[in-house]
Amino acid sequence: MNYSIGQAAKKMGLTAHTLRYYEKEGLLPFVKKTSSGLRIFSEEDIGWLQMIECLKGTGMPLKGIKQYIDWFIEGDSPLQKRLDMFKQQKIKIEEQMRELKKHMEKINYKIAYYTEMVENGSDGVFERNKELAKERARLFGTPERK
Amino acid sequence: MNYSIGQAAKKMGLTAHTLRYYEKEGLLPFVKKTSSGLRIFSEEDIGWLQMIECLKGTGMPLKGIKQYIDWFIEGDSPLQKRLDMFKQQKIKIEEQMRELKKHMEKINYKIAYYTEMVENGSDGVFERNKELAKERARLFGTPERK
DNA sequence: ATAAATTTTAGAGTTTACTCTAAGTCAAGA
DNA sequence: TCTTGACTTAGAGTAAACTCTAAAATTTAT
Repeated sequence: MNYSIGQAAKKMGLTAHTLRYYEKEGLLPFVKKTSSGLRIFSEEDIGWLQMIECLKGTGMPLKGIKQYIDWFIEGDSPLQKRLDMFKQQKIKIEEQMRELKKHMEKINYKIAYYTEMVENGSDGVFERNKELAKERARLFGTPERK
Repeated sequence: MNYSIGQAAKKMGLTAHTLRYYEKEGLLPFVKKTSSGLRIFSEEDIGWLQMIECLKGTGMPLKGIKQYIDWFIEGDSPLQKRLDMFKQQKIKIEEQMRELKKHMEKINYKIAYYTEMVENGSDGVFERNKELAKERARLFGTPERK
């Protein structure tokens, strides 16, 4: 199945502008055109876009994604490079997951803290809730009150 | 313990430029200055910076972080707002984690695919590895070969 | 006391990833 | 055929988050 730029954009949740921009940046080297110049997005092109979204979603900048695509175009020889890139990316995602978990802990502490505050008034939270105080110490290292 | 801007920057893994920029954007309203104008970062300011880094790390733009800080400055009344913001942020983090996991699956597939390719040559991977083919179908929906 | 390092300010410049405009071309329905 | 909507291009504009510059002041080390 083929798509016009508008249809492809809708399918991917992007704008047509963005797709043209990606093409200009060399991220969509396989998109064909009609004799009159209209872009035709094939199912395969949609696959590329999904890959792009995946790498983008893990924080890879467009230049890095282009690198991957360029390696792909170069043919079979830099196979190892592509594999290495994905392995690298995997490590980055694992790092991100650890980061997110750490952040989540802090957010959870804040939620517990503010919930306590909203329920019991804003004073003496740490006097009344030793658990929260301990959690705070663990997360932030220093106590909030002298 | 107090820190100069350079020490604070080093401690946080940011540049002094960035700290001044944050201050200009209203993200560091509690940083004091000496009579001659040098900034003094207190332990509490470091705590704010850690909070900023935490929210930044979960994708909140600086303006959103400023909003939180402004609510804080306003005093106790918008307590519920702050709580709601953290709950919102928690939902966002959970979303991000799901996204990351989905991306991770795709990356893992690519790693399996390229590993197979590097080990066995680049042809007929799907003929030889039905498991990989099934995984691909699950992740991407469409087969790579007609 | 003096040299070197750090900090100050205002403001300009950069990068990334879009986002939009204008003027024109193309395609599909009434 | 006419009109409406989608598409084309080159290029300008935008927003976020830095990042850097320059000249002056301050602090620290010798």
